[in-house]
Amino acid sequence: MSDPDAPLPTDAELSILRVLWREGPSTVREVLAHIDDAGYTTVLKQLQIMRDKGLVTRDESSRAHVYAAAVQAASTEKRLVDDLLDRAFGGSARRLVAHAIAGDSVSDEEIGAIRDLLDSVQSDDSDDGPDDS
Amino acid sequence: MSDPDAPLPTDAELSILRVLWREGPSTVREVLAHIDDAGYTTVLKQLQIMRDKGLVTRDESSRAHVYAAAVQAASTEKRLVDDLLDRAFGGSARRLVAHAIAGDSVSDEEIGAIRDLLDSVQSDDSDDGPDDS
DNA sequence: CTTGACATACGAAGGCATTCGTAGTATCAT
DNA sequence: ATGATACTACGAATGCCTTCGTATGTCAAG
Repeated sequence: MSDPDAPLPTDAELSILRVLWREGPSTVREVLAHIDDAGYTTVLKQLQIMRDKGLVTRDESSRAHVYAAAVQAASTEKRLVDDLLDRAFGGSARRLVAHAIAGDSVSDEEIGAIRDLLDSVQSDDSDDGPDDS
Repeated sequence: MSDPDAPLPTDAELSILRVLWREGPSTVREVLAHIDDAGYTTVLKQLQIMRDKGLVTRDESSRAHVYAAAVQAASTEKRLVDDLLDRAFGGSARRLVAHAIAGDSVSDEEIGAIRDLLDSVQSDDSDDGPDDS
């Protein structure tokens, strides 16, 4: 249920993955349209590298190959958070969360939503978070 | 009150900064004692580079120079979290926190502490978090 | 068939992070 | 004084990330 082997995406790779997660399988040109300040062959090369790494797959049936994310957004995001958790906070989720919610840009609405998350985590673990606005 | 100019620390740099934050001003050898799998000159070189970047300062009055963090733990951690927030979550603190607390290793005690943090952020902003166990 | 548009493949360059060897220098005990 | 010890400075190698230029291939229209 996770993505065992593929490495953590780098910066540029994550930008591309986020496009694929949001837009679904896409050609190089389609990905390019959602990335700022990048040349065509740059995105192409990145996707080729990402394919080697197992981060994306591609469908070659059309002339313009169609790339799709080979790793799930949720598990990848989780690993990125865990990585930072280890590197900067010694594994203390509380200290990381403290910084995440300390920002000026966190609305009371968000705070409320996070509170709901805490409820669902602490009590039971039936299914995932309430929703995803 | 923040650390304007110094860049975000890299991986190895963060490891060293965390030692300095925890142990206070230290010599190369003292830092080395808290780092796993690193040679003496490696740590030395890192500290020299970090000095060039403005991440640490050093006191040369003793033969063994004493290095001290030049950036605050809190603001650096905040910037690291904000960086991940931007790169992976489009700025949504809720989505980041969801992953941070979803871990199996987050105790109910931690959950409670995070809930307290939410209270202090949402309602008043008199002074900082309750404590730091 | 030729041409133009568009696609992929590949190599290479530049930059940064990380590591470590070597050389030079100061300190101290004998 | 001298040799051992500990420290700093510096250069260089390695590897990864990112970018882009160039070569090559394919397809459709004239």
